[in-house]
Amino acid sequence: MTELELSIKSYFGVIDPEEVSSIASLFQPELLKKGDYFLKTNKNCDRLSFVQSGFLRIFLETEDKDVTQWISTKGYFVTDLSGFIFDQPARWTIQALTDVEIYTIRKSEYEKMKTTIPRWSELEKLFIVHCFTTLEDRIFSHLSMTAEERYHFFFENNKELFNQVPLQYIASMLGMRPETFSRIRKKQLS
Amino acid sequence: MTELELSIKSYFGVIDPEEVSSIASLFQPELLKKGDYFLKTNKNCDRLSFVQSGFLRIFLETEDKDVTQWISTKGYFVTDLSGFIFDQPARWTIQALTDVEIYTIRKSEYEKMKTTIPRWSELEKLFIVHCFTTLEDRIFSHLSMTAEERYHFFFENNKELFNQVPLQYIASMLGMRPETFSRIRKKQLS
DNA sequence: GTAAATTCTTGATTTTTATCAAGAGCAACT
DNA sequence: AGTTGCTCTTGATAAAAATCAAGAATTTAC
Repeated sequence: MTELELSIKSYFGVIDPEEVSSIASLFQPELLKKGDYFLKTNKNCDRLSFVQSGFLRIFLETEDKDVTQWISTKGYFVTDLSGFIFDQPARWTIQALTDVEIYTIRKSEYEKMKTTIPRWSELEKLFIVHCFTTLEDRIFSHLSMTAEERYHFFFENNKELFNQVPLQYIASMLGMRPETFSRIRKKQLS
Repeated sequence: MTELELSIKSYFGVIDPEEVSSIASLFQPELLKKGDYFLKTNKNCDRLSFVQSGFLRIFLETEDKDVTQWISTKGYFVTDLSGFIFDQPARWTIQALTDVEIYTIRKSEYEKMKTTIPRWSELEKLFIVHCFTTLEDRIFSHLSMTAEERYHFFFENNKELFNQVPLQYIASMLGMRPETFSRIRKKQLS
């Protein structure tokens, strides 16, 4: 099984191998160079991609600062979900932080899965609810944890990220300033 | 059209009246007394309900404090989404803050919609993506706003809530302590 | 209607986090 | 290799928010 197939399997729960390869076959490989934009705010988002390698930053520029909403890593899917599903202008800008390999499915192909894969609607729902639950957890972390607690929690689960992308983006994603991030990090290292 | 039907219509987007009443007919009225639990953490959540009147608090008790995740009001649906969809133990406790009228559909009836309403899977997906987008906005508010900004933003969009439920719960839901909430409120009133 | 319980406010203080400013460390470019 | 940008760190200070404690206001229960 390819990594794409393994991820489809793990994202969508128990699912038979025929279905997995049938879904995987609809994704096409693409390469992004560091700095390339996968998507820009207000543009149309007609693709859903699986990250095979590299890092992508999902963010929004406000008057006074950039806000990093998330960093997508190997094994995750990346898209502007509401834009992709509702054909609305994208909420987020998505940019490659490193060279990136992705597997992409276009909206038109995506629509076909409904008919070619009988269980697709059900799998798709489970996928989206899973994403929903992840966001619920993130909100909870902002309601119940300090910056330092969020740092530690995130660090424990994403160690590999800390020496591969600019730390300022991780800081933003955790809801703190880079200086605060740096000070927490210093404490932790000693 | 009943309020339930209107809400189904607005939640699920454009949809024909036959479909609306067909969906609405599967919901049964229920009454909750103030203080009643709609759901408790780790229990099975087999219902999705539409709030006709009253307020429900969705929260979690941690060692040191209660964390209010959301307050459901008239016109909203309420459930523990991951518990309901995945048949997993509920993540949240949900309690009536006032007497509450709801319309409820049980999981078993809910499952039937897939077959009786052709477009159901599509509508359901749109519904869940809509919920997802709402949570994205909330995360963004924690990454980019101060407590005071979150207060004002929420106040502008939910004025009615401020004189109908204990303010400490709104404070928690916005990620601040009741004292901070009270001080911001004082500033605003003057 | 009154007592009890809960919720809200306020002040004083501490802790946490942001801001500002400067310099050090690193990486990228030619 | 040297210069130019970024990025990260550090210190000093300011602002924001939490904590603690007490009392006022409101709601609930009998």
